[in-house]
Amino acid sequence: MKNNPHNVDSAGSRLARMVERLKETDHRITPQRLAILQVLATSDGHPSAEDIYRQLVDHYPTMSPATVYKTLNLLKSQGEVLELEFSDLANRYDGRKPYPHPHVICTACGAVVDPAFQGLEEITARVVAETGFQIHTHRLDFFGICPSCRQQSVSTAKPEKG
Amino acid sequence: MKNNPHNVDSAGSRLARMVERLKETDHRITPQRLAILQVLATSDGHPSAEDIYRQLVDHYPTMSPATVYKTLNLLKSQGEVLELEFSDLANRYDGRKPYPHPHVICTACGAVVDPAFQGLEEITARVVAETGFQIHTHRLDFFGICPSCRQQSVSTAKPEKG
DNA sequence: CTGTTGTGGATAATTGTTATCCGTAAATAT
DNA sequence: ATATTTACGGATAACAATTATCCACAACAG
Repeated sequence: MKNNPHNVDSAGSRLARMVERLKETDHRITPQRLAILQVLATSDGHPSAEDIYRQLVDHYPTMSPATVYKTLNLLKSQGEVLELEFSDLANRYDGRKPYPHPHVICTACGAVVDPAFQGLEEITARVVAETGFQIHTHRLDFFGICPSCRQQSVSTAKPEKG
Repeated sequence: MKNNPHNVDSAGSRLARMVERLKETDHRITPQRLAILQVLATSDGHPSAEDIYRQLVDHYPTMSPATVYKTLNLLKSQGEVLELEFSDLANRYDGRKPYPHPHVICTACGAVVDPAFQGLEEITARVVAETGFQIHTHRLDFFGICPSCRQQSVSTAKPEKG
């Protein structure tokens, strides 16, 4: 199990792994960093940098957005967090499954969820064969409306005249 | 053929389609707009807004980046151009295949190419069944190094000592 | 011809993120 | 312990792609 990168690790093992990785590379485990790691290891909602900051600033009054960004970039460079980039809204971060996997994104409320479906390996191989690219990573996003937002739009919609 | 949205139309028919669409919706076909449409209909390299602007400013000295953005957003709202968003670099636009399709992106030179591979329909259906989302669109990107950049990095790399 | 609307272009504003700078805390050596 | 070096955190400024604002002007309607 430990050697299967495509299983979701428990929050505890993810945290331990990230801490270990920082230690190995001679980075200090400061209170601020540890707090950010904990949020990443326990969040399944793909938080933004601002989400992380707001979640921590009450308990760590000196926490700064810059520190959150710095830590996220550090983890990113070590492959310990997956960054989902968006041009029109804040990037989201996944510290629990820091490897490429599909996402389903609600364009109404911004929720990001992981479908169980895996396996773009075969498709990736086809693309490699066809284009000659050396593929390093990929990204597969589905955009739509989540069940909760769908429910709300139904209940707030104008009646259909009947 | 005309009814198959997943075929690449000729540049001419794409241009005609976009012009027709603007007319239908009571938009004027100004020289600036027509020029932008022509670039979009003939480019297969997924240009950025700045690419389009630079390509036109010599022939249309009054062309402004703002006009390019406005026209792109107008076409986007009509579903006549596909926007590929990037958070760390400029967005790219595809006016020839304005429907979701995979892209292969070179992280060295920024080239964006379309692989022949199609068909995320089955996967999309699976995601809908599992998540309950109402899926409107999707995006599938592969990131890597294109053959040309790979060649360059080989020829400029230090010899391996042997 | 006159009033109304739509458009283009210059410019300012926006926003998430990054760079810069400096005081300070931590690690190491002495 | 003390001195020295390094990394770090936090405040602030800078950045860049895109959008909003504003106004002059062209096209169109009456």
